[in-house]
Amino acid sequence: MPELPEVEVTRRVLQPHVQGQKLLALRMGKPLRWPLGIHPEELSGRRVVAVQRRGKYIILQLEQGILLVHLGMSGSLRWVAVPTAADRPSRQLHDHVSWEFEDAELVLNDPRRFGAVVFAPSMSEGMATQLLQKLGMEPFSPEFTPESLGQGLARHRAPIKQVLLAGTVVVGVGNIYASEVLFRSGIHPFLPACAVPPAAAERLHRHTVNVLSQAVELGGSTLRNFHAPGGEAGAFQSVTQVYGRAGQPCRLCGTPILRVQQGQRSTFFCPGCQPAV
DNA sequence: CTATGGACCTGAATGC
DNA sequence: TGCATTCAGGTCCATA
Repeated sequence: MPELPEVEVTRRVLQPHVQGQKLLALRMGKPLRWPLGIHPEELSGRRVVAVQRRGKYIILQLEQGILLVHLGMSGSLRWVAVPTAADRPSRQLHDHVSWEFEDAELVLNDPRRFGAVVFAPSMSEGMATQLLQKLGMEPFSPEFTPESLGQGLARHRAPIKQVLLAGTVVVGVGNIYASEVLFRSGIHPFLPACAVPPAAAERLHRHTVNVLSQAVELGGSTLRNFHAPGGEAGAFQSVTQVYGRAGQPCRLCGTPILRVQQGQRSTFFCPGCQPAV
């Protein structure tokens, strides 16, 4: 599920609640992606000083150390106020991690358990380094330009769709937004990344930023599991041009939208608006 | 180095 | 109704 917009929406909603709060307890249930040697008792008492994001990771910056939280395919974070100790928040199926604060609780719910929580002494130590340093450019950062995108694409012969998904050039574009961005850029998903001409790379850059921004403003996409920490669903899924629209007419040219497989993932595109090279 | 397929896990939807 | 198959927002890892 969560691609960059969903993670960013989660971060924005969470930040004012969590920042400055003292962590009283961290509870971990069923193992997630990695059975990490987090020692919850060592973290209690530390305050959260910031809530950041890198790619699809939410970063809870503690007074000492950081926690990386990844939502995997089906994860979401829930912020639950706890009025009194007696009135405990209701547990739900697939709640696997919880952070208890003074008057509220943060809960990670993740049915498929592809998500992860990782502790590291800092951004550049331990497992966090390994996970973060291989990530591509942040799409909302100044380093992401038509030129730097073009240079990144030049290193890959794989189809542009798969290169976008891989996150080694630019992060945050997942399966929904990759199809949407390519449609808006008029680029065929099978075109080798290194064969994207400069003019197309410029459109790709512009629409990557535009689509992701619009999705953040709409609260992300809710296909099934995703909700912001307060329970709000996203609305981007109702404005997709191609994703999930196989067989339906293109909103621009009327050609039926195609669905194909690329690297075990579905890709949606309009053969009329995204002609083969 | 890049590219590719399998693995991880659960639930919902579809088909016979 | 029951059971098997397919699909779903990600990304790590082993293998070419």
